[in-house]
Amino acid sequence: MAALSYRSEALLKTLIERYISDGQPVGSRTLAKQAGLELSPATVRNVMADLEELGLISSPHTSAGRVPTARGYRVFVDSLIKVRPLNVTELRHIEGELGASQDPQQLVETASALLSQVTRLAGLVMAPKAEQAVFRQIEFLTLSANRILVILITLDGRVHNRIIQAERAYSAAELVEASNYFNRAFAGMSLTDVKSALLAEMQRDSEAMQAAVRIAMDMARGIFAHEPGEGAELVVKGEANLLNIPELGDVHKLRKLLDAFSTKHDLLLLLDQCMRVNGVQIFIGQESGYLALEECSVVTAPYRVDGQVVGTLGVIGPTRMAYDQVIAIVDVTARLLGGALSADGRA
Amino acid sequence: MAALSYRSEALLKTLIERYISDGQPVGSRTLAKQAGLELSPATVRNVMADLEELGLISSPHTSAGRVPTARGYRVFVDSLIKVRPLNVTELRHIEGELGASQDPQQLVETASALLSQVTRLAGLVMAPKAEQAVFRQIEFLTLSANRILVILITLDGRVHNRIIQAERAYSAAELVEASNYFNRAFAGMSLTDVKSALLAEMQRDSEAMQAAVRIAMDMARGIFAHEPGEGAELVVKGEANLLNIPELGDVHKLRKLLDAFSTKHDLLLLLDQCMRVNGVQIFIGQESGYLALEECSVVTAPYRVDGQVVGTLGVIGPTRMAYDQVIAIVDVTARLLGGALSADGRA
DNA sequence: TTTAGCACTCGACCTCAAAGAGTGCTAAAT
DNA sequence: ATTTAGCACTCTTTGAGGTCGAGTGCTAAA
Repeated sequence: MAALSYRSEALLKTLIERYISDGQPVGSRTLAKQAGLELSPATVRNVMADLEELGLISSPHTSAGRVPTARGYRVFVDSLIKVRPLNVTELRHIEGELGASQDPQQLVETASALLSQVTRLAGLVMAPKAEQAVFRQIEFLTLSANRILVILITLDGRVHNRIIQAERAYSAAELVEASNYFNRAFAGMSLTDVKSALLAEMQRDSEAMQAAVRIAMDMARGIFAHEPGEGAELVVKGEANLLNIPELGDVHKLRKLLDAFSTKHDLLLLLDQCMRVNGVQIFIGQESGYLALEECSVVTAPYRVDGQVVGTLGVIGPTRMAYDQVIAIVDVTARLLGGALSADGRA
Repeated sequence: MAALSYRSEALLKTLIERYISDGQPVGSRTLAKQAGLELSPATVRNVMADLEELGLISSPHTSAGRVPTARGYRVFVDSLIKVRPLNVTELRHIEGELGASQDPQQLVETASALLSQVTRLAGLVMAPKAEQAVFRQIEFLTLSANRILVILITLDGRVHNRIIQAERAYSAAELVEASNYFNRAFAGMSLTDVKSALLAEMQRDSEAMQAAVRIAMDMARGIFAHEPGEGAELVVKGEANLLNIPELGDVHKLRKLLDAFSTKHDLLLLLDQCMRVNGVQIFIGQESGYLALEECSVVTAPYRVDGQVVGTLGVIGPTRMAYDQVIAIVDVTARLLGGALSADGRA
């Protein structure tokens, strides 16, 4: 796209800012006054016509002003926006809340609640992926003849548990032996590595295997029989904030959105993509590729524990949102959550 | 209240049924036809006037028909309604879903999802109260110097974990000893009993206590430092269903309702009350005593594990709901969830 | 006690006109 | 070559006025 003249940019910027702040289509008269350039409405109208031709703004009908299009917002966030750093009170607030707990599960919840609270949008946090967590300890407990409760503890202090249906009944002694084997062989490995180590083990001649190992293999089948993506967990908070936004007044769209929240599948996919990208990322309108998010924007950032990206968080709201603030909030929250999780497990 | 004549009852019943099924105020003409009594609209009008005087129905404005009031619904569900048993397909469906898992946490989620799915309202399940669960085993794990991960497993196969801040650092050996003490002393007791046993223990001369016991006491302080009511966990599903109901078209009310869902506090209180009552219970409109539930009704039923009431479940929806079906669904789901949870932990 | 008849009320819906906002185009001004 | 004033035009919003239909309450007759 050809570079915009300084004037076009300035006008586009003010138009979008104005529209974000009061939600009304912006007319040439208003814009001329607001922009601070000494221009007449007529001149502004010419520029607006150009911007419309470029697909950056559009007009709901003849006698309304102009509103930004998705492409307009794109240009805005890419090159026009000036991110506004959080004020100290807010920062303190977030720090305080995230410092209050040390339970990683709790922290993830808190972070999501914070995001929704501070931005007044819906908060999303994808919990650290289980596969990346480091194996620490495993326990097997017999619930009934063939049903065994497996408790897997990872280094970050998270506890994962599931019930598996065993092929045959195991004695308590057998289970102790099996868990000993696990704990000895895999401590300190990431779960992904544990998985592949187990797989490799199974390839070998099973005749030669010790009983304990064989039982462990049996268990493993049950434990790691996750569907892909199921290892991730999504925490959504503040859905109710989306009720306020008039763009979604259309009940049908809102419904689709809330359904997406309860399914979580699509959102997880989206957040998962963001893990591979560095820093804050923004999806405007259809850019996310999911229909349910049509009128929405998603602002995300990955968060790191000990330098390693382990998850993503963000917010979701109407395309018309205060990007300058939201970007800062998401960014800061990602850092602080990462920090809080890193502090865990150490002194 | 004076007993209603047969005719009044019949007309009230038909009026409410009609209103529930199509949501429009019901006029005398329609009602006369529908009721099956050979009455003229004029007669029906007289009866309606009486019912209005009794506060059972009311008219939105002069030239609309009548709609039931909360009191009207009350009479309806108390003495007029004929509960309609589920059809076989639905029953099979619920049985199937609740039979598929054995994980109690999972079962609670499923039950809530089922309730919302089948009734097309919002489903609520209050998970079995932790205090009533039976102690089975406890494990202590050092996360860092003073931070200890406590994993508490109850007989029903649920895993509760929390991180506590210890007063001083404990060695691994000390922790093993402490957990041994716990497991030996408390296996098979309900958590409430464990709590009071611990309290009693603390009363005694602490000089005489063994080191292990003293440490265990220390732990206990952290573990059982729940606020009352926090032991309970509420699972809400299908909030999105509430978007469809025109009575809540008023965005403001809907907002309050969704906020109540995320706070969960009031709802827990309400469900908690229901544990003490036998069978299905219905709160219509303001009867629940919570403002946020103004235009809503809540239908609940406690569920039992081994004859013991351990939790409550139900649905929440507009006062205008198909009570005859909803009651049956809630009732059945409570039984089946109880059954599924009871089957757990045994052969 | 029930019913037919009737006047009356009130919301839903339509149309019409006026007002207001904002545009695009043209022609003059810089 | 830009910029601007002027103006005709378009389209939404608002409110007034009017009709229609649904449903009521009352009265008087059955």
